[in-house]
Amino acid sequence: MKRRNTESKELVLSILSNSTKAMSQDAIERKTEGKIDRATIYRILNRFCEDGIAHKVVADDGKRYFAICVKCDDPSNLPNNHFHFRCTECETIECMPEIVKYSQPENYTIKKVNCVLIGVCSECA
Amino acid sequence: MKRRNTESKELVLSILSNSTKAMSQDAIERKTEGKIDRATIYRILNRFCEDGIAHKVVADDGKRYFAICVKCDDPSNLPNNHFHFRCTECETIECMPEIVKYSQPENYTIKKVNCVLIGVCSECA
DNA sequence: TAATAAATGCGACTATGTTGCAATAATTAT
DNA sequence: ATAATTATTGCAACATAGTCGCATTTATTA
Ligand SMILES: [Mn+2]
Ligand SMILES: [Mn+2]
Ligand SMILES: [Zn+2]
Ligand SMILES: [Zn+2]
Repeated sequence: MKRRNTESKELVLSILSNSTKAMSQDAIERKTEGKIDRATIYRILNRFCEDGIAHKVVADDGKRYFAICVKCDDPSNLPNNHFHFRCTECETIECMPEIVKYSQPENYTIKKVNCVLIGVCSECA
Repeated sequence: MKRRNTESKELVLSILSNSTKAMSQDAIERKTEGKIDRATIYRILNRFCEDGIAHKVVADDGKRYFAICVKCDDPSNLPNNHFHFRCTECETIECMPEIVKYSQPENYTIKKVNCVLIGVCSECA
């Protein structure tokens, strides 16, 4: 399945690229002013994740947030291996620079990480 | 609102207490063999969390998992301050002993932690 | 035993996310 | 340039998770 370049894909990509925060489907939909269908946005985002262009965090509100990968391809780190922060004031999610550290539990294989810290961000403080 | 002792509450509590894993509402419902209504189970679980009897983790599947608090009342730790592990083989969530460590980001207040490591557990290895 | 109000069951509802399918459009081959 | 191929889209339907209002039940207290 070779990927194609479409308007929708480019639009979602630019919205995500111009955001300093991770975004949920509905936030993206609002930005597109209804130009793209819900299901299509999800499909585009999931494709971005498959292709390693973006990554996904599930926050403690149960929603999926997507962000462009910056250092995700660093082979020394597992995918998603950095902390995320959810501000309960401005309801945004951001990627934190800090890498999640943990001791490898005996006989466990760890393939992915999904870590969110919740609180109030510096802007809302 | 003083809490009352009811059969349903005791049943959910014993199911949760006898489980070595964190449990979702639907897993608990299966254990009760339909004796308790969906909404009631959620209400009981949420009350447990309010009362500090249990704690809740949101896994990367977007579902809420509940577990009896063991060291949750340790004042040195934020609520939920330990890692959780989701095994993609047996589809279970467990509380890990390890505490999540992170450096306090400048001007951020952190109130809660929701950290899940995903992979294959020792039993499924 | 009666009064009070917490807890329950049921149904309706919201929200998030996925999928099937026919139509559209980007790519590739002719 | 045109036609063939097939990835992508829009739409509707569906699935699942979780919440809420309200009448009824039931634990607690008076
Ligand atoms: Mn991130
Ligand atoms: Mn736990
Ligand atoms: Zn904020
Ligand atoms: Zn397992």
